[in-house]
Order: sequence, then structure tokens, then C-alpha cells
Amino acid sequence: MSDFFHEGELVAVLTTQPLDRLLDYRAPEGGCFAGAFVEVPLGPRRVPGVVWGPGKGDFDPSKIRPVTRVLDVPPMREEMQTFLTRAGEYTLTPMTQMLRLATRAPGLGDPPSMRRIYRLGQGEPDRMTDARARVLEVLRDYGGLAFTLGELAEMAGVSASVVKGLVKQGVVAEEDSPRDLPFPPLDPDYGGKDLTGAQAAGAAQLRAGVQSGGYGTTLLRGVTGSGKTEVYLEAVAECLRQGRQALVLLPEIALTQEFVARVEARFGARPAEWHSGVTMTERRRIWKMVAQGGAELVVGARSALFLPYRDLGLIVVDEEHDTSYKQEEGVLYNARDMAVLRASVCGAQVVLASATPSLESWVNAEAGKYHKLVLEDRFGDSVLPEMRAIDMRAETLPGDRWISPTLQQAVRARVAQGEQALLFINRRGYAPVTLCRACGHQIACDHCDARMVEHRFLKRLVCHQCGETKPMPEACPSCGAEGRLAPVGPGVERLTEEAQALFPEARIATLSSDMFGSARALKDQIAAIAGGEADIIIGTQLVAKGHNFPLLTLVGVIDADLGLQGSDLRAAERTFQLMRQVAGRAGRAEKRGVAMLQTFQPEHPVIRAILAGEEEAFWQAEAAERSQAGVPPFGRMAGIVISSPDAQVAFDIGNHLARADGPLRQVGAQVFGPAPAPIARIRGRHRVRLLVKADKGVALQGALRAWVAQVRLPAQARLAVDIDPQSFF
DNA sequence: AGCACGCCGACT
DNA sequence: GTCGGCGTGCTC
Repeated sequence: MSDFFHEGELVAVLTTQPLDRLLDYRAPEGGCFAGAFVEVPLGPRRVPGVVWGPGKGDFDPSKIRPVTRVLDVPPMREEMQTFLTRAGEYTLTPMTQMLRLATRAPGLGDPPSMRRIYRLGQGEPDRMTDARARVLEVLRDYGGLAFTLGELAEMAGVSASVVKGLVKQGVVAEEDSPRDLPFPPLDPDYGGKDLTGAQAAGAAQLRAGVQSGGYGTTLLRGVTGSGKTEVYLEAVAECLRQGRQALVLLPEIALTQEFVARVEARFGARPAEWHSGVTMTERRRIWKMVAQGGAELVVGARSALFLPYRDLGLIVVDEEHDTSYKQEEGVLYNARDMAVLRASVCGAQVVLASATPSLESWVNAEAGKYHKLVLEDRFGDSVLPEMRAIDMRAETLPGDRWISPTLQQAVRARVAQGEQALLFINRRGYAPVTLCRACGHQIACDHCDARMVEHRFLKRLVCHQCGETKPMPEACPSCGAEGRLAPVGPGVERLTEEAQALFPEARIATLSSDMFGSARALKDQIAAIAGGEADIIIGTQLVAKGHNFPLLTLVGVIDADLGLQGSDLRAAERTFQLMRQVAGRAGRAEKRGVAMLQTFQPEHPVIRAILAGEEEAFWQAEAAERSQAGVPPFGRMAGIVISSPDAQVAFDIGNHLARADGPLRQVGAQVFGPAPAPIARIRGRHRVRLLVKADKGVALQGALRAWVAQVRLPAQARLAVDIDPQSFF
């Protein structure tokens, strides 16, 4: 196969325009390689694209135009083309959209941006002044390093003109340096920690995988505090020794700062950080450096999977069970699965790390598709907390109170001893429902079917679906009655209010994702709490994710039943994982912790498995149940969401599809619905949902493609296929 | 995605 | 008569 195209030869170019096919162009002057990033004319515009292969020649030759220019970046590697193609086929995503994922950095075609830097030059100035001496001292102190004008002036405590004066005499040298600089090299032998026996054995197993140089996936299971991170950082170290690149995916931006600090302690320098909070210039730098090999380790969000690695040898998916790995908008993919695909294409190792793996990964490990690695011991002397249920049927509690007498007593006892207690509730805001006592009206979002949640902290009602907010009204918007609107049910803010009334002497800190303007503010607050600046912590989901509070010895789960009811297939799994994670916060230091779960169904199998700490028993029971029902991971599923501003249009398309199920029946797949989607209206669009179920091993994508191709969508309507949906009806 | 083309209602 | 609504189709 030829991978170079001479001037004038036909090439097929994949653009980022939503034309779902390759377009033929003529190779430019000087030719181009397959994979070259190019700019091509399309109608009146120029659009970015990639030379995908030889042209098909099925287009009117007189209309074919030449490639405008080849961008000055390394061509896309064949393995990346394969990855994008396979990922697109799996998720039924048009290739143009896949390419957009792979080019999420602005100005790739721009000439390398330069900036002026200043370093020590030759000789001495004609006249030495205090200011001049300070500038030279700074430059000598940093032995040969160069700085920008602003940096240097600030460090020396002088104005820019002092530096410029020295430049005139040649004592300070002025140079142009590319803005997109390589990341500082990481030293795999810089700060290795002493590992315990189990950790060392685990690290050796992961190192051996990396040394094999090929593909393999390991499920790394370890309870909170077992040293998972230290162990997989040894795999990263080995990958760096082999001269290959490594990627660590984290589910939350909030976790990156803490993690980057650990990388710096272990490898002596900071890795590249890739997530939505990164500036455009930094994005471009990372993209280019990853392609050139100037970035050895990337830490980031799921989209970091689509960076142009020159030689990727290891992908770590930390907290692999985390539901935020599933992209729910735009391209619908699960980063955990895409990591495995990416690695299998480029011969890399995958480490899926979690205290509470997803059932999918657990089943794959049991079946031998993944290697298993279990770290049983908790770090140091700390042990898993004792788990207790509080049977809410036996507690006396008014209808607008949620902290049971038993839990109150436990909190008081801990606080009296100078320890911390955490009250966990997985609901943001003040109250999930705002009800009119006069007419029974519940305030809902104008654009969605979701109820609006009162946030007293913001003094507004917020739609958790679309983010729409409005001021809290005085009168009922439905009947006009004044002063009759009442909060119903608990949210984290309301729980804080209750705790303040119950424990007036205690210092109470609330942690909720919407209460912090920046990751920085959140991080500071977490550090303050860890340092002992609070007695009682009240938090949402956020606290379940890997933060370490050494003084914490009691966790009270306000509503352990949330998530057990409802028809969500993964409800049991999620509740189990969440409870284990939250309970893992208690007693990480030398004191043993207690976790108390308030529940109305203490005999429920999930609650019993959590209390007994029987993880294996839980997974086996859950696997058996799913296998029986023929649902994932023992069967295949796809969700179809049709949306339109007109509800009837959406339903008509849904009904049409449900009837035209021939292509699905051919592979033995069944279709259910249409039904209103779980949130039937979002941002003014009505949503209808269908569900497709098939046996494991069925070639579902092909059938789905043929099936949905039967409908031509009216202008405003959209159809999205969600392979392996996270939630069903 | 943009942008042009085109076929129907209300303006000078 | 023409200005402009946005439905339909094209871009190599």
C-alpha cells in the first residue's frame, strides 16, 4: 500500500464537516503522506481534514480541487486511523465527528508561535546599578535558564526597561523561543516509595505486562487506602523506562490537582494535564508535544484518549466504575471501553483501577479476558470501617427531619472526642421538590420535564437537567397563593441546616459540586477539612470520590435506599459502589471507622451485602440476575433517542421505527418502545426513546445502521444511537 | 456546518 | 412588482 501521494494524484480526505463521507482532492505541490493533516477547499470555505487514503475517483474529475496546504504537524498514524474507525463503527458515530474528537486543539495549522525570552549574555554593563545587579543575580541564580520579560522583571523587582537596558549592552541576551515547549522529562527512578509485600507483587505484575510490549488489560482491585495509586505508578515508571508514553484517566477534574502532586513527588516533574479547564494555548501545546513525544505522561479526562500519541504504552483508567466515563452528549462512548480498544490497536497495556469495579469489568476478569490483581490490605494499620444499618422504621423522626436519633448520638460522641463525622446525601440543593401547599403544584423547569430544585445558597431554583435557573417566586406560579410554597424532601443544604440546629457547637462544612466557583476553591476547602478545620462534613457524591480525611471516623449515609428503587438495571450496582466508596472515607488513619446506613429496607440483598462486606457474594448474585435477564454484560443493548421540538413528530418517527424492525429481527434483536425518554423534554425538545435488546455476540451495529437508515428525519428532528446505555427506561 | 437556491406571503 | 421567511440540497 502506497502511503505517499505525488502532486495531482487523487486522495480521499476526511474533513471535520458533517458530510459523512470521504471527499476526493488532488495531492498538493510537493505531494503528501497518508495521514497528513491538511486544509482543503469546500465550497467557499477552507476546512481542516486528514488524508485518509487513495482517492476513489467516483466524482466528476473537473470538479476536484487540490489540497490547499499540508499542516506542519506529524501525520496521523495508521493506528490512530484504525482506532477512530473502529470506535466510530462501535458507537455508530460518523467519522467526521470522530475526527473532531481527535483534533480538539485550536490553531494546529498555525506556524509555531514564538515568544521573546531573556538569558544571561556576555560581559559586564558599563555602569552597575542596584537594579541591574539584581537582574544579573536572578539570571546567575537560575544557572542559564531563560525567562520572559515580565517574569524576569518581577523576580528581580525591577521594571522592564532595566532589562532592556542590559539587552542593549549585550549583557542580557534576547532570543525567540517556541511557545509550544516540551514537558520536562520525568524520572522513573526519582521518588520511588517502599511498597508493602502485596503492593510490590502487584507492581511487579503490572511491570511485567508493560515489558511484554503488547496489549493486555489488568483489573486492579484494591480497597480505599490499599495503595492502588502507588502500584499503578510503578507501571507508569516502567512505561517511561521503555521510552513509551503513558496516559492516566481520572473521572473528575477535581482529582487532578492531588494526583499531579503525587506524580511530581514520584517522577520529579509535572505531567501534561488535559481536561476542559485547560486553556487553548496549553491544549495546542499538549496536542503537539504528545505527537512529537515531548509529553511522556498525560493526566486527564476521557477525551485525552484521542490525542495523537507517538508511542502509547500504557493507559490507566482510575476509578474505572465511575459513571462519568460514559460520555452522555455528542459522541456517546464509554472511555473505559475505548481505552481497551485504543490499547489493543496500539499494543499497550490497560490498568483498570477501582475499589468497586463495574460488573462488566468484574465479569471480564472472571472470564479470563482481563488479568486480575487484588490488593487486599489497607495501608498501614487502618482497617475497613464497621458497617451498621439504622432501621428507619424503628426510629422516631418528624417528617421534615432526616438525621435519626441513633445517628445524632453517634455524631455527638465522635465530635466530643475531637474526631470528624461525615453525613452523606446524594442530592444537591436545599430540597428536591418545591410544592404549593394551596394547590399541590410542583415547580418544574419551563424547558424540561424535570422539577426545579431550590438552592438557598444561590437563592434560586435550578434545573439539574439543563442548568436553567430562576429566582425563587413569592407566590405559586400556578394558583397565585402567596407564602404557600414549601420545600419537600432533603438536599445537602437543608441537611446542613438540620445539623446546625442539632449540633450548634460543632463546626460544619458543606461540600457540594455547585458551591465552588473553581476547582481551586474546592481543593482549598478539602485541604482545610482534612487539616481538621471542621467537625462535621456534609457532602454529596463529591466526597465519595477519593479524598482523604485522616480525622474522619464516622460516616452516616442519610438515605441508603436512594437508587434501590426504580427500574434502573444498574441501581443495585451503583448503590453498592457508592456505599462502599463513602464508607471507605471512614477511619483511614489509625482509628477504626464506623459507617451507619439509614435504610427502610435493611433486609434488601444489596444493603445486606454492603453490611456484611461480601463483595464477591454481591457480584456473583448480581451477575446471576443479569445473566438470567439476558441484559448487559450478558446481552447487548442500545438506546435510541429521537428528539424534536414537536412531541408528535418524535413519536411518529419512534412508531415508524418500531414497526420497521425487519433489520433487527434478522439478527434476533428485539425493540421496545417508543416511550417518553426518562426526561421527556430537555431544552424545549421532546424526547422519545426506544430500546433494542440482543444476545451477546450479535453483530448489533450493522443491524442498527440498516434499521435507522430507513427513516428520513424531518429538518428539526434528531436521532441518537447510544450503544451500551447507562440507564434504560 | 454553512451557504445558495427556490418557492410562497406581506410590504413599498 | 420585490423583500424575505426558512425548507431542500450541495459542497470533492
